[in-house]
This record gives sequence, structure tokens and C-alpha cells, in this order.
Amino acid sequence: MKVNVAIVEDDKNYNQALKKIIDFQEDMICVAQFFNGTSALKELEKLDPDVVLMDIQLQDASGIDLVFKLTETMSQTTFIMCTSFEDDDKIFAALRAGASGYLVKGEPMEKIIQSIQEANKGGAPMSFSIAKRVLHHFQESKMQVHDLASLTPTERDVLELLSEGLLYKEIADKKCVTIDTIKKHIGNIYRKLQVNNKIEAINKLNQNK
Amino acid sequence: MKVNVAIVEDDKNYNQALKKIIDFQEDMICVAQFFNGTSALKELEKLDPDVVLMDIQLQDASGIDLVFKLTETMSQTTFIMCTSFEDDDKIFAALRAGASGYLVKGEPMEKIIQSIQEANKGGAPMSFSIAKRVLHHFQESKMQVHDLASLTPTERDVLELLSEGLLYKEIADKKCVTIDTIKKHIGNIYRKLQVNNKIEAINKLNQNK
DNA sequence: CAAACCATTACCCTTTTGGGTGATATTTAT
DNA sequence: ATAAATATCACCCAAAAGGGTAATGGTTTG
Repeated sequence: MKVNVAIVEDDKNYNQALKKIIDFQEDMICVAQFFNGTSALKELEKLDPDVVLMDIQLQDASGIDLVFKLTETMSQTTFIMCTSFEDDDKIFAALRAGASGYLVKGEPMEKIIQSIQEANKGGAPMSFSIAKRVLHHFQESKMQVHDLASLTPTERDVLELLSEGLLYKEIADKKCVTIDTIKKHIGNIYRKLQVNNKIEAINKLNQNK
Repeated sequence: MKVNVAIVEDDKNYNQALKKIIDFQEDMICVAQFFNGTSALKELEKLDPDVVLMDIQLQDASGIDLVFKLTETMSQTTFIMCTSFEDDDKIFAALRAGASGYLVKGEPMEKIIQSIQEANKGGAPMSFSIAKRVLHHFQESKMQVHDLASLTPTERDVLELLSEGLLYKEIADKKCVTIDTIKKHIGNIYRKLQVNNKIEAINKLNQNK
């Protein structure tokens, strides 16, 4: 069975070029071309394609919003963003919205074909530059870890429970100690992290996650 | 110039198999094999390979810790985790530690070779199952967005300031209203988000970021 | 061995938070 | 035009959080 692909892209030339190269493949077929967001939003759900190539910047809509709405109902379809925007906000917004891949325009057609197949198999095709940014998103905190390193195991434990929203009393019960002990630990945590309340401590913790 | 690859893997057979297939390639060469963490930690820095294939579970060390330490100084080297662990904690810990790729054992050798090349070019090679989990990490929040949507603009604003660690009083000053107004807003926020304290509210907010 | 660190508990005190009730003016939607 | 939602302020009260001081026993390490 061929992979059914739909294209949402308002650059007519690029849209057409994509269709041609897709139809040229033996194992995939372009079942629809959309040149604006409105028609895509209306029609795509019925077509139920396997993969959608989605531009981010359309005149009449944001591709990210479209993906957000469409993924609500089209759980069998995977979306690949295919755009020239490379800023982190757009990338993460697209992934959060439900996109499975993110390619920058200018990738060779071969890479795009490969990405469609990869997406269809459940992968997460991304341009190298995008993958690098996603990695960086995980790694960006690495610089500040030494703050947390100064905490004792017990203190780390208490901070973790604190960050889950537990009250002093609940932490005390969970650890089978008195509330005064927990207060003491938390006081030490605040001193070591140089903060004055829960929120700031938890923010420091989260920066390192 | 050939890609210099080092292997850290305590399964001798697998380690040997990796070396063979790497040396078989025209454009890469295995410059070192390590069968435990201690020797890898000592020697790898001098060798300065382009790519390191790193097992997570070594008898004498955690591959994740090794990556964490080694990436401090070896900024030109990319690390690919190559392991059978597929749980989210391990995956994200490895990526945070500085790994650029994550393959599950059992990938065909062809995929591993391809991943080494991709990593060397600055990509983020991952097994499909891993990429899916990373994506899911971004998307997991999508289900609960409607909670936040029920907040008014003022409430969202207050929640944002709250999440930065500001006291009621500080928020009131910043917004030039009384503390009672802020208390009212926060009460409404808690009711809408169905939580009972700051931490839980902020956790809900962060889940959707 | 002594010093340093760690985990534990206790008590005191102030500030902050959170819940409840009620009121008023403005804007929005039906 | 009337009802609903929003933003504002006030007062009361109880629970939770945070800061200070002090003491005890255990572990680690120079």
C-alpha cells in the first residue's frame, strides 16, 4: 500500500515540485495539494492521509495552529513541518502542537522523501540544524548544575517532593520524620541555593532538568 | 579524512562486532575499544575521537555519567548512546548529559553506520522508538491545555508572575493593585486549575510550556 | 582523635498563604 | 436590556511557610 501524502504550502512552485517528486516514488502518492490554510483545515480530515507536509507561514493561517487543531482528530496522520523558520520558539511550538518532524526548506528532495518514509514508520525526521536545537534544549541547563550538587541526598529528595507540590507535613509523613526536620532541610536547601522560598528553589531545580 | 570512532561497551562480542563493521567502512575507522568505564574515562580525552559509541550500563560506571564528564572537555566529540534501556528517565538524562544520539541495541549495523555519519555531521541520530519518546515529551502536555485556556488574561499574567517566585505583595505592587485583588485572582486561578497551592498551579503551567 | 558534616528533633516567632464572604463598577454577551 | 463574566477592594480567620537558636547522635575524613 502506498503512503498517502498531502501538501499544505502556499508557494505554488514548491508545492508543485513536492507533488512531482512524491508521485515519482513507487511507494507514495500525493493525494492532495492545498495552497492555503482554510481549505486544508476543511478538507484534510476527510482525506485522512498518512503524512502531511505543512508549511508554517501561510497567508491565512499559522501551520502550527492547523497542526494543533488537526491532530485532535487525525490521530493516524503524522505531520512534518516544512518551512524556512528556524527559531526555537517556532520549532518547539510545532512539536508541542503535535508535529512529528521538522524540515528546513532547502533540504534536497531525496531527504524529504526519506523523511516521509521515516515519519510514516513512526520516526521523527528532522533537519540536522533542527535536531541540534532540540538537543540543545535538553542540554542548555548543564552549566549550572553545581548549585544542585551541593545538596545532600536527603536534601535533594526533599526538594524533589517539594517540587511535586507536597506540604511540609506531607513530606514529613512520607519520610517518617517530624515536620521540624523537614523545615530544617528546607532551610538548608534555601541557603545552599541562595533562594528565599519554594518557588525559587523549584525554579532552580527545573533549570537543571 | 576518515571519521574516528571509539567504542565503550562491556559486551565483548558486541564491541568486537561494532569494530569490525566500522573498520569495514571506507570513510570511518575504529580508533579505540574500551570494555569498562574506568579506562574509557582515562584514555578517551587524549584520543579525541570524532564519535563515541557509549553503552549506558557498564559494570564499573554509568555511561551517562561518563558522557557528562567527558563532554566538559571534549567539545569536538559527539556521543551516541547505544543501549537496551528505553525508559524516559535514561533517555532524557543521557541527552541532558550531552549525548547527541540514542540508539537501541538491535538496530541493524547499517543503521548504526548511518547514525555515526549523521552524528558527525551534527545531526541527532535516534532509533524510531527513542525519537517517538522525545516527541512525546514535547506533546504530553497537549491534553490539558484547555485548563489554562479558561484563565482570563489578568489571571494568566498573575500566574506567570507567581511562577517567577514573586510574593502576593510584589505582584500587587507590580500591577498597582491591592494585595486583596491578587489574592482574589489567585483564588480564582486555583479553582479553575483545580489545585490548592502555588506549586501545583505552577506545575500545571509548566506542563503546558 | 578531633573536626566537619549529616540527619534528627524541639521551641519560638513573624510573615505569607489560602479560604470564605461580600461589595462595586465595567465590560461582554445573549 | 438584562445577565454573566471580569477586575477591583475589604475584612476575618486558620493553616502553612520561613527564620532563628539549640541540642543530640552518627558518619566521614584529615
